[in-house]
Amino acid sequence: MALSTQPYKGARDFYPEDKRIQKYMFSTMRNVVERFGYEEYDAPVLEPIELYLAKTGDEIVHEQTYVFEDRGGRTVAIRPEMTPTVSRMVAGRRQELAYPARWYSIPNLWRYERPQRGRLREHWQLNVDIFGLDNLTAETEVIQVADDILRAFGATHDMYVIKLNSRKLMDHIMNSYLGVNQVQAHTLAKLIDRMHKMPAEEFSAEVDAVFAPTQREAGAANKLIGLLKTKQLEHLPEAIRHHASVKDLQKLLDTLHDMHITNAVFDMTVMRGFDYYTDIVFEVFDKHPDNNRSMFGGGRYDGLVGLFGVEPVPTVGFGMGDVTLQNFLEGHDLLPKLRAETDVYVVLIGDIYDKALHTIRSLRDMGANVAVDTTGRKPDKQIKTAVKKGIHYAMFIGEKELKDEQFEIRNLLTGVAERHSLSRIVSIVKDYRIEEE
RNA sequence: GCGGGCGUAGCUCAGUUUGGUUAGAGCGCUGGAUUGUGGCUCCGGAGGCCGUGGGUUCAAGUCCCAUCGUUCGCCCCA
Repeated sequence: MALSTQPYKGARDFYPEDKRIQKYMFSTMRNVVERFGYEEYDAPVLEPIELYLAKTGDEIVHEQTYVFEDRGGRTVAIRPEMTPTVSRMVAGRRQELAYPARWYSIPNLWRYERPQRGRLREHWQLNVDIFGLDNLTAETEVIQVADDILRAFGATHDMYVIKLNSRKLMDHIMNSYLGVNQVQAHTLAKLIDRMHKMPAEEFSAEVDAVFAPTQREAGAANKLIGLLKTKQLEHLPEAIRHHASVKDLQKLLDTLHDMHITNAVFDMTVMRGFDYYTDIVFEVFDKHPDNNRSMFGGGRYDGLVGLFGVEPVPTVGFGMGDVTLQNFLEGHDLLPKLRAETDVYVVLIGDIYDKALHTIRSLRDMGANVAVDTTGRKPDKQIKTAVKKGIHYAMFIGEKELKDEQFEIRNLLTGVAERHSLSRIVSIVKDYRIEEE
């Protein structure tokens, strides 16, 4: 039986044209986060399973993580997310770090699940975290970073919306306003998360079923459903409006709007799956009709570092996956035509490879990226190869060119050909490279 | 883990309903059209265990079962 040429289920091969897109996305991300002063870190793909058991706890560990036993009998997981790892790293050097610590990484992550649109088993995720700030400046900055990244790709504010909510607010509503117990609160949270996926009647029926008879008589379900329709913080009931979390949300929204991030809104249905969030959470939604869903999100998780037995470190961060991002960029037609890394394709005319070697060496010494066609084929075939590779310039070397040291360089997009000296050719080629950047 | 759609040339697909000679098309690839210059045109060529395994039949790309892959949705999550 022949070996399959397909990549492993839910994982992707990156052929050069695919890798070029990924490189473009990653470098755009890096440019933005580094502009905000974030430093890149990395860590092993493998972690002991305990790292995940300690926090996430539920399905993501037991059913959606790649786990195996190593030769020493240790149970090892392939990381499904970066947050536990980065928390571990911060905890490990908690005393010596310079706070606030602004860190980022673009790790490769694995989850064992059924692949579907926007969700594969393997993906890459930009992780941006700021450690050591227990005030709203952290949230403000991190959301600005997220917004700047999308805008660096050419996105405009009509293409996405940034939804904000607060875990503290939701806790307050559950405990004080609705008076439900922890189990009920958890069930309701999961329900609210799915609210937009079901008909209104079904939602209210399921909500109603969560409450005890006495709560039901008091109209708890209607109370909650009415609350969830609230779009403005000032329209919240008197009993909630003065809670500290509401003031925080309002302050954050005001600041973001002041920074021209006008597509940030309050949305009480944003819950986010992970239990480790402790305060403000946010989620960015694609507004494209074919792809109307959450792209990525994050929030404050002040408790994770403390799990390692050290003093807690307040943290705000988000993760942005490459698959959903690429869907977004493609959906809004934001992916540019990417140039090849090779600047010049040298077309050899006649059997002159040996004589041309020094000329080609000079091109490279002057900083041009040069590929040479050594197939000995006719020029027309060599040119076709250059075009197919997406190389912008073809340079011709034959007896005549070597003799008078003037080489023909052809722009393969426009078809325009000129004759120049080597150094002039290198500067033309480099100018084009800068233009593209 | 659950349910639906789809697997035929490198790609997009026709052919499957009603089993029947050597399985087709377009694009792409490749060679050529007076031996130094792409995209147009013309001529030629390569390339398919019809996803895989089993079953029914005189006969299977076509019918049945299984399996793998892929895709959409659910759970979960983002």
